[in-house]
Amino acid sequence: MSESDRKILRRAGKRITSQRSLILGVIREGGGHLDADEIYRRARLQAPRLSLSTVYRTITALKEAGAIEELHLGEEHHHYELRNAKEHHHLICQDCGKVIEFEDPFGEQLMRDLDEKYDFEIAEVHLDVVGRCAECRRKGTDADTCP
Amino acid sequence: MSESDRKILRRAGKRITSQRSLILGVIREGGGHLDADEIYRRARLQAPRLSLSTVYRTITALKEAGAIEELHLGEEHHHYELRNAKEHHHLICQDCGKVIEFEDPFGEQLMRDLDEKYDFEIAEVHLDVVGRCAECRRKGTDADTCP
DNA sequence: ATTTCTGCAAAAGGTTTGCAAAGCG
DNA sequence: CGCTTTGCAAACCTTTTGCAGAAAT
Repeated sequence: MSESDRKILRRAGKRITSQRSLILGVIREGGGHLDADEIYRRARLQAPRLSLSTVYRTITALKEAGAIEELHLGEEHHHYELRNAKEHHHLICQDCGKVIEFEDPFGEQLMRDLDEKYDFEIAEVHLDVVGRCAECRRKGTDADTCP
Repeated sequence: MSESDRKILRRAGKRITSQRSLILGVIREGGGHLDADEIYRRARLQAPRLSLSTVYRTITALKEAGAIEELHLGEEHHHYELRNAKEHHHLICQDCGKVIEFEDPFGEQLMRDLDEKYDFEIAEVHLDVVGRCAECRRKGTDADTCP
């Protein structure tokens, strides 16, 4: 766990434990697209006695500390990603499940528009685009014809 | 249940039942921001013997038929809205929970951009903006100062 | 030493499923 | 009539919680 990670936890009044280091590391390695159970499974390779409730409690702690962010990408479980890189959004392939990140091309413009039109103060923008990635597009065109 | 509603179900090979009419009606009246349990509660006012599993199964059927869409607005449960009006997105007030719909100002442009850059074929765009609505903005400025 | 955190097991949601009876086409 | 759908209850899965012991500050 890096020094900056430590600071984040400490600032939030959380203690630094081996489990938290481990879990944060797994989330970092996971590229941001793991759900709780997958985090659990990977972390347990290094700490077999780790419990799933600790994973959940750690996720909560990390969210509170502002270290990670909870995503609601697909239809199912929640996924978690490190919250530090610049704001970005997600392209989700509906065939293979791959997630591509892209930066927001319209953020500024959008904020101005919405503020002007609705007098709405923007805190977060979640832009998720579902479709077919280049690869799957090439592979199967059948998805188009069979609803 | 309107004739077009019937068509939607029939085209998907689903039968028309009183429960489905009722539930679709509730979802329509609900303005699109009810979760399964709230749909259940409202529908039961008119059909007390209705079961919750029927609500879930009907939601599944309606989704398959393309009549409704599942939203993942807040952090919690799923919400359902009729899927017919033109594509729109959501402004969600983090203070009062109000949901404002707005139309997509950048859809065309975005699709062109993403296609060009990632060779990604877009099916759906989910744009959810979280922030503070005009009303709450006026009421409390405290939310800014107390993290 | 004090307070927080962990592991375990049990509980608590929300959602799904098996089955016999009822209902649609 | 044949096949789908319903209601009920039980099962399922993910997430949360209570508690005693372990670990961090």
